[in-house]
This record gives sequence, C-alpha cells and structure tokens, in this order.
Amino acid sequence: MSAQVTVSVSGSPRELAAGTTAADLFADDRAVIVARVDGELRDLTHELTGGEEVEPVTAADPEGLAVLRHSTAHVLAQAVQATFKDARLGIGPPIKDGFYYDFDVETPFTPDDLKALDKAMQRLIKDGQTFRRRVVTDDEARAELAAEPYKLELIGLKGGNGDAEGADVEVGAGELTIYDNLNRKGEVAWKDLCRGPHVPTTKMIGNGFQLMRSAAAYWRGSEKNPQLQRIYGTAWATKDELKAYLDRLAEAERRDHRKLGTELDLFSFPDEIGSGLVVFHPKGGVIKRVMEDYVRNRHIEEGFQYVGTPHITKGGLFETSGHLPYYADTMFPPMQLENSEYYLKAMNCPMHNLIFRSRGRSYRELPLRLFEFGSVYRYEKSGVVHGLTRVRGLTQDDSHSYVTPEQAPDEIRHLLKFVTGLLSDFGLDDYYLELSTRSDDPAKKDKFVGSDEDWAKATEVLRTVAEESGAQLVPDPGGAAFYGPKISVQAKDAIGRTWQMSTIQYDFNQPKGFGLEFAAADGTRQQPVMIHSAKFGSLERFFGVLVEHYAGAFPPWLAPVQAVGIPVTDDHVPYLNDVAGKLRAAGVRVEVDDSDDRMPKKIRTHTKQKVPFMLIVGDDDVAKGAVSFRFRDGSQDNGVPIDDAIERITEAIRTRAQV
RNA sequence: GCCCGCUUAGCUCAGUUGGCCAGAGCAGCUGUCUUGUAAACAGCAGGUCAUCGGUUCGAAUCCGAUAGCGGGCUCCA
Repeated sequence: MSAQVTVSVSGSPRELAAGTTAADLFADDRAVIVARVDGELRDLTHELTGGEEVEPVTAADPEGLAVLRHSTAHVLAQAVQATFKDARLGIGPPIKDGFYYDFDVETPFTPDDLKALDKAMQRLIKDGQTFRRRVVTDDEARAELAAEPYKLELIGLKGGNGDAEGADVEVGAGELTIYDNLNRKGEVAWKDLCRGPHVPTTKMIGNGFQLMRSAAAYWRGSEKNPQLQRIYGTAWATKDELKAYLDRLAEAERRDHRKLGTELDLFSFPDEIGSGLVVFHPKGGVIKRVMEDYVRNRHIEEGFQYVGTPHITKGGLFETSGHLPYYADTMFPPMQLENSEYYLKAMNCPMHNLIFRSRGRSYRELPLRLFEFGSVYRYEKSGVVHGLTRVRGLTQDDSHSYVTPEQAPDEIRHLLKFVTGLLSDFGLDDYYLELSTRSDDPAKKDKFVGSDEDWAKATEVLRTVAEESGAQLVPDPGGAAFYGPKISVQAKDAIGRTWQMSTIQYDFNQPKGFGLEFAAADGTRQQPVMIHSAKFGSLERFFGVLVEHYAGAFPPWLAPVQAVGIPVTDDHVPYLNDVAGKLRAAGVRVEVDDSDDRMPKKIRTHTKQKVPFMLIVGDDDVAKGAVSFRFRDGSQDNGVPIDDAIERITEAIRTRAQV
C-alpha cells in the first residue's frame, strides 16, 4: 500500500508515498499554483509516479502567471455563459499582460455588460471553485460540447498545426481534456474544452484582475471567418501588480504623441486634408528639420550621395519593380493622364534604380550609395491609420546601396553600425534586431519572389552580420518583403515599449527586374545586389516615437524652443533681450516672454511647454551680470554669469545631452 | 476593409427622461496692476452642437447615411 517512490524536487531527491500529488508536495507554500514536472506544466492534482523532476511554479514565474491568466479567462467565460445563455465559446488564451476570451453572441457586449461580468466573476472567484482535469476521447468531447460549434471545430484540428493564435491552449497535440469547474458543493458548475493546466482554485485569482474592453475579432484570425466578440482582461498575482500595470497604462496615455502633439503645438491632422495626412506646425517643424539635418549630414559622412525623385510616376515603373502585382491595393488608385496611368509613389527604390541605370556603371563606383527623403503615399486601410505611427503620407530617409555580392556583408555591417549610432544619438540605446525571412508555409510562398538558393544566401548574409553585431536577434519568419529578407531594429522606449524603426533589406530581385549591371574588373557585365535601408524608417513615425520616449520633454538639441527668458518685471526685458541676442548669435533657439503675465505664470506656461532652459532675470541678476536658471523639474541655479550660462546651454545642445 | 464606441468654442469638458436666446475653465483679445520661481484682477469676444437627411408642434438630445477620431481584428513593401 505505502509503496515509496523517489522524485527530484527542485534538484534534491525526495522519498514519497506512491500517489502523492504535486499539491501534497507543495502543501506548505500557498503561492504555488502549478508544478513543472519533467519540464511540462501540470495541475497540482497531478500524481507523481516516481522518477520525475518536480519544481513548484508560482505566479512570479512568467509561465505561472500565464496559467493564472488562462484560468481567469475561464472564469470570464463561465460568467459570460451564466449571463448570456446563448453565448458560444471561441478561444481564451493568456496574452501579454492579461488574457482574452472570444464569444459568439447575438449583440456585442456593452461597457455595462463588462461591469456586470466583472461582478459575476468576483462571485465565482469568492466561491472558490476548483478546476478538475478530465481526459476524454474525441467522441466524448464531441458529445459533451455538441452545443459549442467552435470547440467542435477545434477538436477537428487537434494535433494539426495550431494555425489559430491561441488555439493550442484549448487543444494540445496530445490527449484531449475537459476542465470542470466544481463549485463549493462539488457540483460541476461549468466546463470547457481545455488543455490546461489551471490554478487549483479560483481563490488564487484574488483581486488582481480587471476586464478592460471588448472588441470584435475574426474567428481563427482570418477576415474570411465570422467575427466574434472578444473581451480583454488583465490579471496579476497581486492587487499591487494590477495597480502597477494600470499605472503603466496611465503613463502611456500621458505620453501619447497625439495628445502631446496638440498640447505642444507640434502637428495636427486636419480633416480637410484627409485621414492619415499630417501637417507639422512651426514647433514640430523645428524638430523635423533638426532630424532631417542630422540624418542628411550623417548619410553624407557615411558615403551616401543625396538625390531627389518625384512623388508620382507612370505605373510601368512599379510593374518593372514588381511592386504593382503585390501591393496595388495599398497604393492610391492611379490617375489617367495622356494615355498613361500615373501612381503616387509608394516606395523610392525603383526611382533610385533608374538613377543607377542612367549611365554605365563600373565596379570602381561600388558601393554606390544613393539617399533621399522620399515622400511616399500608401493607401492604408481606414481602420489602421493611427496618429503619426501609421499614416498615409510619409517621408522615408531611404537609401539604396548598390554593391557586388562580395561587398554585401561589409555594407550591411556598415549600415547596421550607422543605424545603431543614429538611434543612440536620439536617446534610444536599448534595442534588439529582428530577422524577417520568407515564410516556410508553401501556401504563402507566392508572396515572395526569387529562387530558394537566392533567399537562403541573402538570409544567411543578414543573419551572420546580425549575429556578429552582438545584439539580440529575434527571428520573424514570414515577415520579409516580397523581394528579400530584412533586418529591422526594434528600439525600446523610455517605458519599455518596442517600435520597429530602422530596416536593412537585402534585394537580389529588383536588380534583375531593372537589368542593373556594372562592368567588372575583367570586363564582364555583372549584376549588383541592392541593399535598402531606412534609418528613421518613417520620419513621421520616428517623430511620434520620440515624442512618447521623451514625454514631450525633448533634450535641448531637439527642443523647438531651447531657452526662454522670463523677466521678473517689464524693466528686465531689455537686459533679457540682450542675453537672448547673444544666445541667438550662438545658434540657440531662444525667446523672451515679454507678455503681460506675472512671472510665476510665465514659469508655469513654459514648464508646461517643456522648455529645457528658463532664464529668469530680476534686479539681483542684472546687478551681477547674471541669469537664473530654472529647469523643467523645478530645480534652479541662480546668479549664473551670462557667459557661463551661454556656454552651459550651447554645451548641452552640442553634446545632445538631456537636462 | 470589419465590429463597437465617440464627435458641443482653439483645448478640456457640463448640458437632467427632446421644451424659453447652449454653459464652464483654460487659451485669445482689451484694460488695470509692476510683480523673484507652476495660474494677479476685471471685462470682451468666441459655437449653423461634425456634415447631410428624417421623425416631431419642437432635436445638441431620437432614427438613418456620410466623414473624422478612438479601441480592437485583419493588414503593414
């Protein structure tokens, strides 16, 4: 009866009675929510049979937290079906920061529904329901879930390639399981097809969850399928962590570039112009120009030649480049002129190819590097346009390096160093690389042009260079452009969000399409490889990211107004004008606030406008030939001699320091 | 493009179940005050309630369409 088995618990051997569960093993630690048994997460009710490696898992563990969120999703689904009898279940996986669950319901959920569901969930949680795992056959599952058409569909998919995001949390590759939720009396209150594992009791969900919003989502992620109603929620191990998360959301809202863009008078999107089309106001224009000046100079320093190309072109060019067959529906429709179809430019590379092809090229000219600020227009679908990060008219700092295949690795190295240096100058020091490759899925192969060998070779070159850079490299299968693989730089902003910024793409297709060639040393004509690269990517998007990264408090070199003079009384205005004149002569963007406002009001105004240097002058300063600094954070440095003040400001601008 | 929601003055928002000339704060303008580190005081001006159509004796309020915005989904060369 009392047979002993041996398991390894967190590395040390333990003798246990046969039939001992993980719950027995970790009974003294209430924070344990599941067990990792031989590397697989298991319910605590899992019985140990001897020989396993067992570890406790708490919600502090990312996988444990995912289990907690998944269980919370189940509680939500139970609450929904209790409230809306006709709701059919989709899937309900854990995601970053929370979970969702999809439902097929007659009418979409309202905010009031969410409130009611939140309450219903609280009740279920208080009830301390337990999760019970039950292995079933396909036929049993079909019988039990006869009323759940979506679940039935998933049963049919079992073990297949989990093509629906999150579907694998419902049906695994192995046996099929149903989880029963047992109420306090031990009755089955609800059940769901689910692979598990789950927390032992809903009590562990505690108060660390909140329903966030509802939205429609296509069943199994395809717009060909019907839309289900998705409810998003967040869930954490403790109330404090929930609060910290909600605070993070509030912080992100505070930094929202759309809000700051209005408050700081940087840009706007006039309805009269159209969706996704931005106008930069004078203050935003300063930042944009500083960015442009910077990147133009840096390109020239890095051996690029500045070129210019038009905003529209005849369609034949995009047929040659191969874009038209792939992206016609994301281009603005053509204009009919003089028996030709003219398109707004959606990409710059074809025009640069024409510059390359405008005369014979020698190997001695390679690498030939062309660069411009290319204005491109893309007919983004109406639902995706978003502030400056997804627009219909944008400026790319776009370059194309024409190189021999042998030169390609060096050129990619060169570009990677260039872009990471640029990001760092703009205060984005934290980044990782993403390698976007062709999809392995044969069904999607026709989205990509070129032979397997060419793709393999190009991918290998990018991978090698990316790996030797020492930066973290994340694979992105299927993310490549149709003409070749790419490395993109994903930069992390001040609050930890990542943004795709710079890209470097290896293209062997367009040189072929355009018949580009150069005369090699041996007199033969050979085809160059072109390497596309955008450093900011889109100037507009980069601008938006900078606004959010700095929360509008730009470092002095980017700040639209770098310094503002604030007189204590009108009498001090001439003195400040004199100081401002000297600053202007030193290249500083400075203003003197000679308005009728009181001095404290002026401080408030310019603090809110996030001006980095406020220079306050009263009788004391005039007497000493000085100014008094006040900074955005409220700190002060009084009585600084004028020359020192000028040096301090110009030094901060020159070194791109933050203050 | 699809689903849901929103749209009142330059900005942020009030406007009870449809009912006299639609309100506030900030910003703007005009005065008075001459002032030392986040809002002096007073006055003035500013809105065809996104647009168009409908219901009604009467619409900011109810219905429909369109546009724009927002949250998601799909997409993102």
